[in-house]
Amino acid sequence: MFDIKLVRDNPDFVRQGLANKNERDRVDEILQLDENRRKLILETDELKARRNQASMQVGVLKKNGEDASAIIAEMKRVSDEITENDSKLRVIEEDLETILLSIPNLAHESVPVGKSADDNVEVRRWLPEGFSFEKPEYQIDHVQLGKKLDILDFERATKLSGSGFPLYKGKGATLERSLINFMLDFHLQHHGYSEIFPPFLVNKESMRGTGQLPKMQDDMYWAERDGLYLVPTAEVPITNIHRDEVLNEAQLPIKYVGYSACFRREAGSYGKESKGFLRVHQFNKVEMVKFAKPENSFEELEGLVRDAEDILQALNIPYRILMLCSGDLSFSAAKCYDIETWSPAEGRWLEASSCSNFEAFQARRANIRYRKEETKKLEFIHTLNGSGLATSRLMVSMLENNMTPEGKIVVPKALHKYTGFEVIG
RNA sequence: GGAGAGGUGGGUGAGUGGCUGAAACCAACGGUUUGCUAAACCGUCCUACUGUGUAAAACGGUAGCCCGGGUUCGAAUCCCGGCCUCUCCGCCA
Repeated sequence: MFDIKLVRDNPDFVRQGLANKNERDRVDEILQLDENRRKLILETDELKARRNQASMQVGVLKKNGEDASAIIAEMKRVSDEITENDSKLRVIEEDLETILLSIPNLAHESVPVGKSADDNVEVRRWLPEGFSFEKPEYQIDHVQLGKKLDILDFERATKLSGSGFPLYKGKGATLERSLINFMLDFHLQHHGYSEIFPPFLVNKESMRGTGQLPKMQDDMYWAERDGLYLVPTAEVPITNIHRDEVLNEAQLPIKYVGYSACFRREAGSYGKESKGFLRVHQFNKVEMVKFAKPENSFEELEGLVRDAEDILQALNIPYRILMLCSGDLSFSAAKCYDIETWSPAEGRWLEASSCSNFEAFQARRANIRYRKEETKKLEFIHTLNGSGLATSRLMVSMLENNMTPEGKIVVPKALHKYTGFEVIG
């Protein structure tokens, strides 16, 4: 949720920030509502104070057997006025909340200002020994590979669920499962996370808490009868674990890692990019979530990115890190690094991870606070999350980069103990 | 799905419609006492919004006893609707 105080205290800063994010400027609207709200509160609170006093008098008078009808008659009028004011106030506050819930987080000062993905900045890249961008003659894409080796069956999957729902078979299924287990174990053993296995259906409050609602409503699967949404990412259930809680400063940062299947309707995005794994409605992802103190959340973000990178290096997959520009940041993020892996067949980079710091944006929505030892005050915590990683795009790069001239797949060494085989085909 | 019980502050748990932010106890924190620890005693001990105001503070008002309505001059307390938890029964992986 956008911080009303920031708008109140620093409207021009907010205006600029919204412009940097290609966002409509609603500052004046907010200020106007805020002013009306406060005026009304002041007025109504005074009436209520009067009523409280009078009610006390009535009590005393009645106890002494005296007549209180004059006060009661007057207070009846006052109460009516209060009721009226309260309903006006409710309308104003609803309007205000609607606006504040729909305004995205502002970019952090370290984020480059830019309009679109073209303005993202490559921070670094990592390439395996002997890697070349040159596409080998024998190279075929992951869809063809999957078919030829009978490990992926996109055609039959359509029969089951429609397009965009992958079906893994045989060693392909084993490979997928191994990848998930490998990533979870890696983060647990080397990066100090604790493991979560979250529910895959969550309620509206959870979706609003992390910022998917209201904006992404149409991109989510909605089980209407039960009022539940299929999770688009484990970020939602894992972050909401601490919704409406006060955390101890001493236990921070809290670091969770968890797997979930992820469900996205991807409404209106069919097109050339939707082949095979490139855009799917269901995919698997291992997600890292951190609850951090505000003063070091940006350091925690750097660590988060490194944790994801470690996986890719262990798997020997070429990748690059992008810092997203202000205009390309997602709704809730203040700063975000995308990790993209190389696809030889596509001849381009594919987004396999997104690591973001949301600052207090989600915490305000989900009401996640901590008690600061120094001041004894409650403050909103900073939340972060990053994919570590999504298997679908990763699988594309892994299959294609490990293809031999004979059309086999060499399984990365790190996965051998999970798969029980070293070659597919 | 059926029947019943219940939802009060960090916890346990009181609360005849009026002076109840809410007894008491526990926990926590500060202090006194004290060779040390403990005990005892005293004190502090919710949050949000809002106003005056400050370097920080401080002080005042309003609201909050699961949520939302209603009755009333006045609701934790009465009424209606909903949600959730627990127990038993049924169904089922």
